[in-house]
Amino acid sequence: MLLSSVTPCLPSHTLFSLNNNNNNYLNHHNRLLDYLTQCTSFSHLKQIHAQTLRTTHHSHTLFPFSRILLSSTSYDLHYAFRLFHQIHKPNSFIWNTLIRACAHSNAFKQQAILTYLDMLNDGSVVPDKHTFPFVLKACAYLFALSQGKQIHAQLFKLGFHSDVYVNNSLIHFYGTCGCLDSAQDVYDKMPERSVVSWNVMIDALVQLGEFENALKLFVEMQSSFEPDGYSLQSVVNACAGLGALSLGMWVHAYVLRKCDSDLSDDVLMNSSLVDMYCKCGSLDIAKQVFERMQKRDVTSWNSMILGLAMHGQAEAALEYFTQMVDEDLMPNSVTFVGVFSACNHRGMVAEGRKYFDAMIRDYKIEPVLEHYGCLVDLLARAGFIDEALDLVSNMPIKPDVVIWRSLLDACCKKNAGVQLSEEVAKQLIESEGSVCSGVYVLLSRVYGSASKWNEVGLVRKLMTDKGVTKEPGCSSIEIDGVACEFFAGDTSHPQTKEIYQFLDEIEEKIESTGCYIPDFSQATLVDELDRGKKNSLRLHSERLAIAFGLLNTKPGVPIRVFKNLRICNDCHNVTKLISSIYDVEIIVRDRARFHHFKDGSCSCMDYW
DNA sequence: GTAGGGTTAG
Repeated sequence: MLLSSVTPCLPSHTLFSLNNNNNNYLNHHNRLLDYLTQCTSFSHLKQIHAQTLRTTHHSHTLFPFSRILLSSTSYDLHYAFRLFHQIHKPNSFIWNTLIRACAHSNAFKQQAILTYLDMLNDGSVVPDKHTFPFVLKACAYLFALSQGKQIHAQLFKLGFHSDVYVNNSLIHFYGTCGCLDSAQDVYDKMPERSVVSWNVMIDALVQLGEFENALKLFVEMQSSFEPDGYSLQSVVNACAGLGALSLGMWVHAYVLRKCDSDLSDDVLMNSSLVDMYCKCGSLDIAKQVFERMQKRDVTSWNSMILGLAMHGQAEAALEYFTQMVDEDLMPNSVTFVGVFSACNHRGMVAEGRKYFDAMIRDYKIEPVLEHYGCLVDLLARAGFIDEALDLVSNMPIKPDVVIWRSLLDACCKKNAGVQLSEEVAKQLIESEGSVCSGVYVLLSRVYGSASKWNEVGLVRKLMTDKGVTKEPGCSSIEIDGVACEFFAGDTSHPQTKEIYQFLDEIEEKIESTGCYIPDFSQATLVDELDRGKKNSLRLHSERLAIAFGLLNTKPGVPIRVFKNLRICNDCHNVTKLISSIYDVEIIVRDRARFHHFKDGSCSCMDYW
């Protein structure tokens, strides 16, 4: 078939009647480039390929086929590989092109590394400075740490360890694989850095939860480079992790001020901002940013749905889900994590089951560990512990620590009995890579609530013998843009005296309401049992942070507290009362979700 | 023709 009969936009004369005249040859090259630029479909490309085969002289094959190979990688990598194998002595550009295409494709990532190895074994070309960024990208996304390390050694031997692009890729690779030290080492030893070097290092810190160090590096960066969209987005993510609302708002303002860029319309940036505002407790601003977005993709919706779920607004989260589907956006795996999380925080068991079935049946999404995790937690915490256990034993994925801990937590909360709790605890200990205090704390609570004090003692001894210490409770609060951290029983703050005096005042007022009965059921510190119980509860870190907040905040301004652990029953009761006595809104982000305390009640409706 | 980006259970 003549090309012109299916692609009228192209001239009807023969495309590539190449001969040995050099000028002609160049003209044909340019014409081929033109056609490839206009090529809009795979079938069109195949026609150009067929035509090239018919008209190309053997001595000039490399150029046209490498260009066609380059174009074909965006359609069909199998086809690209077939073309590749027909090319005699491909040069490094062609190898790199193929490796890059594999690294960018979901299904061929492993092939990127294999192709790189083929390139080494082939022996007729040497990897160049372009090869490494591509193959390291594939290693990063495959978490192929040992292969990446070998590649690092090879590039070192070949003398590419001073190349800024190669080093940036190495930092990204090590960061993605969780090797912060190696990433830092590469970064430190770089002879020169670009803005990307700073960005990838900052992002590695953010990815690994080193938010404060990420922010420090961001500040440092500004003496050498002006931050770009990538830097700002990493900072927004760090703010989300830290709950640093003021800084997050500052970055948002900076983004809006940067008129020379399209950053304020950028889907990725706006989705991060939505996520940041949700995680910093400002759901209203998150919604505003979301509503004003010119373009939204699945991730934007996911950020909003997850944010609403985190704040306990299950109905709204499910409405957003419906709206998203109505707008013909296909939900993905993460969307359903948000949906289940929403159901979970409201105890909506029937809906959770319904959406789980719909996800598999209607949306053809295979459940992953996170989905099972949500569902197990939803069922167990709502009291369907047997059903949750059934699900765990029948699911096709090996349950992890989080799932067993959810179950043990539910056993504990629902008084599921010592025997069952012990069984779950055993599974938890077996699945745990490192020794963690959570299981012992929960077990001691199980024994405590069954008045098995000998066992409580045994658990405590076990903790001492194994050197297990409980993660200390820590709450932070931001006043005038400055974050203050409080540990349980902290006396290090300059305002300590005032804080403790104020705690006495709060306690008197709370007791005078007659509504307060101390709740020791979750006295999480085993050593709290040794101390005056009431005293230890009131020294929980969130109480100190709230007292500090009340002392230093103008009336009417909400108090925002971030806690590393889950809020205990007693602190929850007390905070409700404080919100009513002092007529203040208190927003607490604990390890799992937000609690908005106002007028004596909490947005979680006491289900958490 | 080169590098880097967002959302994932409790």
